Amino acid sequence: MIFSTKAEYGVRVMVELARRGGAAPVALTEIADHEGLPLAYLEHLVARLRRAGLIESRRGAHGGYLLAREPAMITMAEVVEALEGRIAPIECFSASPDGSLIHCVLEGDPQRVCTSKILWTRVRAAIVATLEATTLADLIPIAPTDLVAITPTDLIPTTPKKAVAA
Amino acid sequence: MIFSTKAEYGVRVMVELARRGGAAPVALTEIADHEGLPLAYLEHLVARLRRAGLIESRRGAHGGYLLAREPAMITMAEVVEALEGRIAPIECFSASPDGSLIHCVLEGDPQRVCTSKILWTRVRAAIVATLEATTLADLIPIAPTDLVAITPTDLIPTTPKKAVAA
DNA sequence: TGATACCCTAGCTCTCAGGTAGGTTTTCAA
DNA sequence: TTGAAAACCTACCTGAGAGCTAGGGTATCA
Repeated sequence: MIFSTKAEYGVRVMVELARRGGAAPVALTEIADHEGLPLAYLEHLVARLRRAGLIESRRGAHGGYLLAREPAMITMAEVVEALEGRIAPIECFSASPDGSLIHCVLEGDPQRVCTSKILWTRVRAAIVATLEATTLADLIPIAPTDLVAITPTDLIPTTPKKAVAA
Repeated sequence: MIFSTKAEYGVRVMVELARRGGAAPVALTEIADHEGLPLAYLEHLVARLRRAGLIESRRGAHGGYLLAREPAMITMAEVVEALEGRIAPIECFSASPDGSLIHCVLEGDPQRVCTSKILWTRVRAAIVATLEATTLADLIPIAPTDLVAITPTDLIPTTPKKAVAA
């Protein structure tokens, strides 16, 4: 699989928080029950989201979690990266300290670069573009009960909506 | 990481076969030496590529492997799928027997569909589109020794060349 | 002051990526 | 005919890490 359950579960938590509107904090136990996911495991994922500044917490009784921003201001690139770490299609891709440069060097010989670099760079760019073009707001208009009835065309756009505009 | 070394190594093997022109079969030992990869492991990957009809083999002395088609007729989607299996961004995505439909059902309750389905469908579409838009021929014009000098713009296109045209 | 819920660290277990090992079969060339 | 070269096949090993669990500590409310 391409992404682990960290991304899968974490996105579902974010979607749930967005669906609740953000008025009052939502306890993680509620989300865990609703989604059928293990609470103790979700706590780890939620910690990552909080450290990334995507959600805020209220401790104590009647506490819980809230989105730190409006759903439209949260890209899925931020969410997935907070959960999974830096997005890299294969092992040898890494970021330079400033986070911008991608390099790929064969062991022992900095002069040799692996031949398939162009492919993986393109794949990474496509994934990141899609994740950046999709915000949390894009995932909440459809209520869970309606999802059964969505058509394949809703689900499989040739290009993401915002990517077309850009 | 998004793809395992199976995809990484396998693509490098395919690029090497393409670079050799396809006149005579290339022994796997040669490629393993050239790329610095373990021969015994490559044999497993090459078996997948052969079963997928992407390469052909010549047994016996002076044997080796050849591309089954011209590089321009081999998409990286075929290569990666032969090596990694069906491309799915997360666990719950799977293909129906005809290969076309993607569905995602929560355990025990076929009526509930996970809320983040739209996101993963878009991500998958972006990856597949990129892999389909890139052929083996796109990866070979640049000789390995020239790769050191390629510019960031060569490597990080906003969109793949063929995706723009389509 | 007790209940609630976030927060933190440690550790467990099972799978699987990544690789090794050891053979068999086919083909070529001398 | 025979040995070398190389594909082909099956089985196995091993370390790392995904996916959890456990057990506490700490803040906040009624």
